[in-house]
Amino acid sequence: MPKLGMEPIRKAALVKATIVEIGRAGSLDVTVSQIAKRAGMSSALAHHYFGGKEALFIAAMRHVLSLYGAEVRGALLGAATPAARITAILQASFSATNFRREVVGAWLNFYVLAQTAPEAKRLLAIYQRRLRSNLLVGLRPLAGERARDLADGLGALIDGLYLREVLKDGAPDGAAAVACARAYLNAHLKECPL
Amino acid sequence: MPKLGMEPIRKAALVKATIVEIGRAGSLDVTVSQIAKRAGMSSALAHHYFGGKEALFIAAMRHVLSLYGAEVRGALLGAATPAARITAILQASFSATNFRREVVGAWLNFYVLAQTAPEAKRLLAIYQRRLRSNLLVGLRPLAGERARDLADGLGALIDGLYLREVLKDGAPDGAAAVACARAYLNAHLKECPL
DNA sequence: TTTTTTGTTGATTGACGAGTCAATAAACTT
DNA sequence: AAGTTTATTGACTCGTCAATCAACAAAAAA
Repeated sequence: MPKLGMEPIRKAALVKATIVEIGRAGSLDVTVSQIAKRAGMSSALAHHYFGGKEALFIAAMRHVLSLYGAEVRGALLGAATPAARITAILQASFSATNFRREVVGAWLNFYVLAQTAPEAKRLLAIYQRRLRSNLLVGLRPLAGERARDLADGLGALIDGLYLREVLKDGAPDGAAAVACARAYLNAHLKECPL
Repeated sequence: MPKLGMEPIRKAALVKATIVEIGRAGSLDVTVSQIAKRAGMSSALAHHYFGGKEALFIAAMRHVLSLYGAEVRGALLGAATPAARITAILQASFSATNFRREVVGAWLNFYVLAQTAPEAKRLLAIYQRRLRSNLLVGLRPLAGERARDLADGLGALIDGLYLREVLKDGAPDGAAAVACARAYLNAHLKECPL
C-alpha cells in the first residue's frame, strides 16, 4: 500500500541506518541489505533511492557533518564574547554526541574514504574551513595577526585530541580535551587568557 | 623447486605487499589474492603462513610501527640536548617516509581497525605510550612539572597535524607541521624556547 | 632408502553480496 | 477508464573471495 511522498522519509531512514550500521561494524564493511533491513525496507529500495553503496556513504557523512554544524551553531548562539565563542566551539566539538559509537565510526571511516573519494575529501575540506573560520572570528580580537596560525594549530589539536579520546581505553572524556585545548590557547594568549 | 628457510622471506614479502596494497586501495578492502600476487606467490601460501587476512593486517601494522620506531630512535641518536630530542622526534614524525601513500593508508586504516580489533588497539596504545615517553625525556628538563600535560597535548597535536597534512589537497608539508608543533612548545616554554 | 618435514599451488567449495528486473499495487492525471 | 507516475519487493544474475584440500616437489632425518 504505497503512500506517495515517501522518498525523503525513506532516504532519511536509510541515512540513519547507514550511520548506525557503520558504527556497529566499525568500518564501511556493511552490506546494503543490512542497512536496508535496519531501515525497514528491501535492499532493492535502497538501490532505487541512492543508486549504490557509495552514494549512501556520502549522504551519511553529509548528515554527520550537518549535525555537527548545527551543534556548533547552537552553541555559538549564546556566546557573547570572543572567548565565549572559542569555548562554545570546543564544547560542541567534544560533546557527548560526537563520542557516540556511530559518530566515531563515521568520522574514522570518513578519513579513510577521504583518501580516495573526491567527494569525501571535498566534504572534509568544507568541515575544516568552517571550523577554521569559526575559530578565527573568536581569535582575531584576542590574537590579532597571530589568529590565523593559532586557528590552524587549534584545529589540528582538536582533531588530534578527538582521535585520542576516541581510541583510548575507557570512556572518552570531553572535558579533559577541552581543558587541553584551552591550555594551548592560554599559553599563546598570556595577556588575556580565556 | 622449494628451498628451505623460506618462511621468514615469504612472511616479509607478504607484509610488504599488504602495506602496498592497502596504500593502493586506500582501505582494508584488499583481497588475499592481490596481496599474494604482489608478493609473488599463490594465495594459498599466504593463508598457509598467516592463517587469515586479519593476521596479515596486524602484522603489517606492527611493521609500520616498527619502521616508525626505528626512525625515531635513529633521529634521537644525534640529539644531545633536550631541545634537540624534541626536534628529532618531530622531524621523524613528519618525515617523508610517513607521508608515503602506503604509510598513510596503513595509519588511517589502523585507526579504523583499532575500534574493533583489540590487538590493533593494543598496538596503537604502545605507539602512543612510546611517543609520550620519548617526549617526556626531552620535556622534563625544560618544563618540569608541566612536562606531563605538555607531552599529552603535543602528542595529540602531532596526530592532528599529521591527519591534516595527509588529507589536505596537494603535497604534504612536513616542515610546516614541525613549525606548528614547535610554536606550541615555544608558547609554553617562553623562558627557554627551542 | 624410506620417512618426515617444509614449501608450494591449482582447483574447488561454499558463502555472500551488489546491482538488475519484472511484476505488483496504490495513487494521481487526463 | 485508461494511462502515468511513484512505491515496493522477491527472485535472480553475475561476480568475488576467503578458506580448504589434495597433491606434488625437494630437502632433511632416520
